[in-house]
Amino acid sequence: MSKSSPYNHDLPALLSLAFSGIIQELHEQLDKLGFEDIRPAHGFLFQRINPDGATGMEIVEHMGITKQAVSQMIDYLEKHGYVARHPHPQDGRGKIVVLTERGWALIRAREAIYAVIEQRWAALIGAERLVQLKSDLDQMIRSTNEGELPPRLRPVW
Amino acid sequence: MSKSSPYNHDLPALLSLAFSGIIQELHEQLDKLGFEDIRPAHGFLFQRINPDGATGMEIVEHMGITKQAVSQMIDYLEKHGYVARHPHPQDGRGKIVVLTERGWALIRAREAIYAVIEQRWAALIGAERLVQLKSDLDQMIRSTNEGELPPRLRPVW
DNA sequence: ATTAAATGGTCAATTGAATTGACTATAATA
DNA sequence: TATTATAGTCAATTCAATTGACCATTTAAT
Repeated sequence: MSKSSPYNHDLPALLSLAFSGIIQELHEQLDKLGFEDIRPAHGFLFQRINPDGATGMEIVEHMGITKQAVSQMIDYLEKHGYVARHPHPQDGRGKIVVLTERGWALIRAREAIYAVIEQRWAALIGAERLVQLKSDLDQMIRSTNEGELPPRLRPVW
Repeated sequence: MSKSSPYNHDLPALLSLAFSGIIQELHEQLDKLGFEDIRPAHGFLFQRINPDGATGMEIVEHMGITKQAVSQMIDYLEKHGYVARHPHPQDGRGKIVVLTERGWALIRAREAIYAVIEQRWAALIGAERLVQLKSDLDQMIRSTNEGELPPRLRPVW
């Protein structure tokens, strides 16, 4: 029995490594494309405001952090030109956070990078197995969440 | 076509959700068993010192954080009774961090909880598919890492 | 052997992304 | 109208990480 590491890689570790590996590759590529000011956590926010924008509270629900933290993150992304705050058309208290052109450029870059990664995986384990993998993960996530995909992506934990 | 969410769940999101779901369930259960003082990040440290202990620098390599951060984390875990620092038998500079009895109790609890989760997944998608899933993840991780499993678990990212 | 460089570890101060708490303005409800 | 709830921001704090400085010991070079 060959052991490639002095410690076990159980299922959680495999999931964590797979995820971290993708994120790391994503941000290496983004850095090269001039998006060095984007951190992994920002991805969760972008995922929510893409494509139609979202209010702060919608982002809060999605990310599972406080509204103050979300507000600060929006400050940062606005200052760096990725998003803009618009007044909410229906609710005078609210604002909608939308992507700027630079924000859209980031989204397109990310999608392209993800596509490359997925293609490499498909070539590696087979397109069919990749579909199966996604389906299995989907099922497993739902099973711990009353049959639904969680409405929020908890950032890491 | 039914869309269960207003936004896409791509592969990275699925991996993240699956991992986060497990970690969340793990710590809910650990809390119930009286391990409320343990945070998810500690798991990476425990994984490395189990079963034979490890030096600080070995933990550093495993976790991908600074030695100062590791030292502080060991301080915390030592203060809470999970680990102990012993002098290193060969190297007068070094120390080995080993599990205390409480540390072992935690390890056992974690393994039991993971086993339950894996069994539920096996029941859900089939034991065969679960094996395949792990094998696929293993392969994908190696493919981005020169054919090796990463020597370190980067804590989240 | 002796010196020089590298390594393992800790102490101290700082950073930075999160938190809690307090507040304003608008909306929904009684 | 008066009251309560909601969306968002400002301010201060927390806490796990960081950088920087240092000591002790081991390894390498001379």
